[in-house]
Amino acid sequence: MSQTTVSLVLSGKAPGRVSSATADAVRAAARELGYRPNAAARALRSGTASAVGLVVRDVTHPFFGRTLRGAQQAASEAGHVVVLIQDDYAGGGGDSSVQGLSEGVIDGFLFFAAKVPRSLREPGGRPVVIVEYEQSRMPFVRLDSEGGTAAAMEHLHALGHRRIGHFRSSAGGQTFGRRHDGWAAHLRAHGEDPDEQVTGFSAFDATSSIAAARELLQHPDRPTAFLCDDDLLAAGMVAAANELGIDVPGGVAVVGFDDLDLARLTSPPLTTVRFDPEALGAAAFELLHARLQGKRPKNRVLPSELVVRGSTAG
Amino acid sequence: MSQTTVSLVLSGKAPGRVSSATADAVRAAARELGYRPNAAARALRSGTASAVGLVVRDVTHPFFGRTLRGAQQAASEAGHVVVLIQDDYAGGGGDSSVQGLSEGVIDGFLFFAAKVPRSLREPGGRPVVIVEYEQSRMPFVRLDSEGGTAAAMEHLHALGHRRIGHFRSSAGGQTFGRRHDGWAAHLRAHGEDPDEQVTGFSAFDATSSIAAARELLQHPDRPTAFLCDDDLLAAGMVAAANELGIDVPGGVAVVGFDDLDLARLTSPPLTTVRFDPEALGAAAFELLHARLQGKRPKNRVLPSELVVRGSTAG
DNA sequence: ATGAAAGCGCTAACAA
DNA sequence: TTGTTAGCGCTTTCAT
Repeated sequence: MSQTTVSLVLSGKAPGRVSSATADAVRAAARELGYRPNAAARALRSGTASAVGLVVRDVTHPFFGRTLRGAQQAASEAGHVVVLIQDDYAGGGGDSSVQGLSEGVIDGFLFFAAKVPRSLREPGGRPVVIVEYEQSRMPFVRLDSEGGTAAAMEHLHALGHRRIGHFRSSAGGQTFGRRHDGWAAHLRAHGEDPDEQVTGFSAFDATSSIAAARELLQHPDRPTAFLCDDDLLAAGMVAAANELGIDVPGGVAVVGFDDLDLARLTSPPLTTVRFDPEALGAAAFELLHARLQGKRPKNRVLPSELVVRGSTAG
Repeated sequence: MSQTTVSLVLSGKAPGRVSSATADAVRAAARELGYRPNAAARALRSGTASAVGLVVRDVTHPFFGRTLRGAQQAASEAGHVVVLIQDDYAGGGGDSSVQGLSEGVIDGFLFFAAKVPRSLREPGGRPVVIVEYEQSRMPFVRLDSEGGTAAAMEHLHALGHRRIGHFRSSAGGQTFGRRHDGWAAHLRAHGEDPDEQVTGFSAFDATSSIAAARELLQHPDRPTAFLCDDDLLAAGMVAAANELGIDVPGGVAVVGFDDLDLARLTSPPLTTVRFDPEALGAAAFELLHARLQGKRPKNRVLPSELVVRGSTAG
């Protein structure tokens, strides 16, 4: 029995080229001998490894876990594997894991809210899809932050809130820029000056967000409501308010983003702009997958949905 | 200039075998031409890919994200790459991604609270390290749940609590078994019958945990305190108590596990048994790394620390 | 100190 | 329908 025949059978290219009798024999023998094809050899020969790299800044943000799950699921359905890459290349600059991997074992990259290094943008670089970030001429998948922000602001407006603060992510990034722009636009549209509102920044962890929120809540011109860039920040604000004896939503109304599990665990639970992180991850993989097949898929913007709970609705 | 020389230089085996003048020339040329070694070819030839697979059940649990970060960091420092594998082999049974990968591109596996499939336990299978799970004759890294549980129970006892309920994870697993055993042992040691205590189960999500906690809190024989298998469950219980108007810790005291960020965001914040997930992930990788080098590293049990906050100490 | 040559396990073009 | 052959890009003897 020749190598060719075996290869044909085991890579599913048998029909029409190998008799079904031999095909069965091959499969039986393979099972019996515990044969496993060598992926490195296959990758070397065929130039494709069925693996995508996922480059990420913060693995620990709850939103990311769900995006990862979506991407991983879509990839595994397509017979691909996800390689996790820590976004440390930004620091070093030179020889990075991203570069080291780009030949041979990784077919393409998903960048999660991270900048794409120049080496991958040059001709000959592997295909890339960016998640939650836009860069000129790079395909992307992102969330509809504009729509979500508008819905949140209108909700607060309808409840009578006019002076609305913004509790911002210190992480930066386009997503948060969009939220800030939407917030400012809404205020301007209703005759308020965004520059006169109370705003503050925090990182995505409990200690920072509670501390920052405490300051915002003790501001002499405390607004009646806060738009928070994220549920983690919103939860910090609710915790700080409870601690300070400020009623939520009576004393201050709070809106977050993402509808993390956390949003239902605060007291009161959070009104929040929900996205579908699994869909985001899956869409990202699908775009990359299409590109790997030489297609030119369209960029995607995934919708948002406002979920109203106790932190605004009382 | 020959292939050999280039290979020697670029894999750092030049000293003593290649003149430093040629070595420099090689490096300069490589940089100029944008040369990247092909990882697949290297893996094929040398039989090692500098990649480890991380098999996991639930990517979205907050504790996992931090463990992942620890493992990923340790791996990347050792020049290895982490491939994420969804634990779906359990369902199918037969041809799984774990098996498919085990030849060629993956040198070894980290199993995170997941069972190791038989194919990897056979002779010839790749090295494996299990995290938070023990299986006969397999190397492991786990947390000191016994010590943590004992500390939590003694803390509650010192505060005067005698009837203590257990809010359990429905996920199963040895870790949670150990917590239950420790809980029961403490009660027996103080003359209480564990079987007469109030206990309940929940999955690790807000909706389930709040619903389950609500039932536990409305039990006619409600205990004065609950040991919760996890901060997510503890947070659910605090949320349910707030909703039902039961004071925490006056009406019911609550202890969790893991010291997630969440623990500081509930009102009141949670008393909890803290572990170091980054250290867990890093230790797991280090064990695997040692095994890949033919060593026989010792299994490790990582310590716990009780963090007292408002949910008990009020 | 450098180079020539073999071969890792696979796939694909070509022949039979 | 099956087999023969070449070669992917690297590392590693072995010669020079």
